[in-house]
Amino acid sequence: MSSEASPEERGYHHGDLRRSLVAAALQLVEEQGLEAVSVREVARRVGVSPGAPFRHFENRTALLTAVAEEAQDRLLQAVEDSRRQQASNDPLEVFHAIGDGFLRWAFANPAHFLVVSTRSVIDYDSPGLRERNDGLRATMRQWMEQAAAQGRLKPGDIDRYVLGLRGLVYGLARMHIDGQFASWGRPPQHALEDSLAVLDQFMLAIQASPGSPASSPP
Amino acid sequence: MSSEASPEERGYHHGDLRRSLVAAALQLVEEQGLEAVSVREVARRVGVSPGAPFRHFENRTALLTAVAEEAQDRLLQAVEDSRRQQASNDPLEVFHAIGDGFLRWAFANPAHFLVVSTRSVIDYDSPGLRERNDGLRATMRQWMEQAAAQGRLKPGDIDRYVLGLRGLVYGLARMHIDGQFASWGRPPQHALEDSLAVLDQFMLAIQASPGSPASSPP
DNA sequence: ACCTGAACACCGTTCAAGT
DNA sequence: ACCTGAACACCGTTCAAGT
Repeated sequence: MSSEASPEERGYHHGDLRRSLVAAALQLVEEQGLEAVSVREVARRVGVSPGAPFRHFENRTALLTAVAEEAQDRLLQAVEDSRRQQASNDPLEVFHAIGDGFLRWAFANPAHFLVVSTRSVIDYDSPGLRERNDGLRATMRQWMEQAAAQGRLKPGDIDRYVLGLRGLVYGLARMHIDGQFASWGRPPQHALEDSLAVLDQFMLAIQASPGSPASSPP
Repeated sequence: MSSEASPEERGYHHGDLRRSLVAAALQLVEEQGLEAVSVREVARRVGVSPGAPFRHFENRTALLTAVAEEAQDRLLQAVEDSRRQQASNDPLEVFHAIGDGFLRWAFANPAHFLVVSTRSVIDYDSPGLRERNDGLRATMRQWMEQAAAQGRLKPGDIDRYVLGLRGLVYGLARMHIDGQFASWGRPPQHALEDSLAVLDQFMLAIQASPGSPASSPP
């Protein structure tokens, strides 16, 4: 089966315009950035009339939300891969691998990261996005709890550590796509490297120094 | 002098259309959000023709950049005020006050924070914005250096602590305006409170535990 | 059941012409 | 010197009409 042609020589259009639209939008984001994604341009790329997409998406936001769900899946996949590659079972090292994967993906796919992290353009309340987010959050909390149970953390609220590290990697990634590394002394090419080092240092900072009281001694 | 009328009964328009446009845009952002700011709508509010703003701003981006500079001034003012209110000279407490002021302003002025932190809509390379940013960064580094000099920090790179804390507050503020606190267990009304607590906990985490080796012992 | 194509009310931006 | 107002090429979205 050719991936282009379809039933009936494509009478009107092939079977799955919806999927084609999302794919085209995803590619357009990647090639030209978020601003370049107009419903009309996506329709043009797929070869349908300007009104056709509205048979599948209520509005531009709904289309971009579908794009964001796809991008979010890729992000989660990258995080998952990074976690898997971390051979150790040390909860803090696993947690670190998650942050590491997040940063690397965000820096490697700035346009897609922009889509998943920009309200105003997507519907954050979509159940799809919500679920995906909740999953990652639960995973992070789990490993952090385990670290605490092993007495590895400085005293402090676990949720605050999780939220803080989430905010940290999110903030570094956003600073990058928002072009805010330029004024940060080091050249932007080192932004990923710097961000990884920052994550590292903060993961170290929250750990109990040997011999000091920990969050939850065994 | 009335603040509305002007020279010659306002022949075409008053003396400073440029300033009026920025003021109107700033208010529009506040009232209706960033998406609502179109050049035409701003012109309408000020009572001039659609083309008039282009005599003062090259394009929409230039107008929004001027808005961002104004908003950034307010942010820096808030940070400055917060720092001043911190009576103590303890460098870490001063640094904390800076982060605190940043968070409070961002949460109280989400639309304005969005403008100063959204590339794609403003020109980040504008000298105005760059200078303002550099100033804050230099201040933060200074206080952190002082903390290190007093042996108050855990061993680690100073710039990484500064960048990390910047990324942290930036990330928390962005998570808020991006609507990402909703899925975080606690209700969004507590987002500021939670963020302040997180900052607090991380400021504690980077401090040398008494009796442990510090970054730069006295 | 799904798509077309014209239509409407918006944009950003340009530029002659007015004062 | 500064603004108007018409114009152009775009949008998002709707909806009758086509197949």
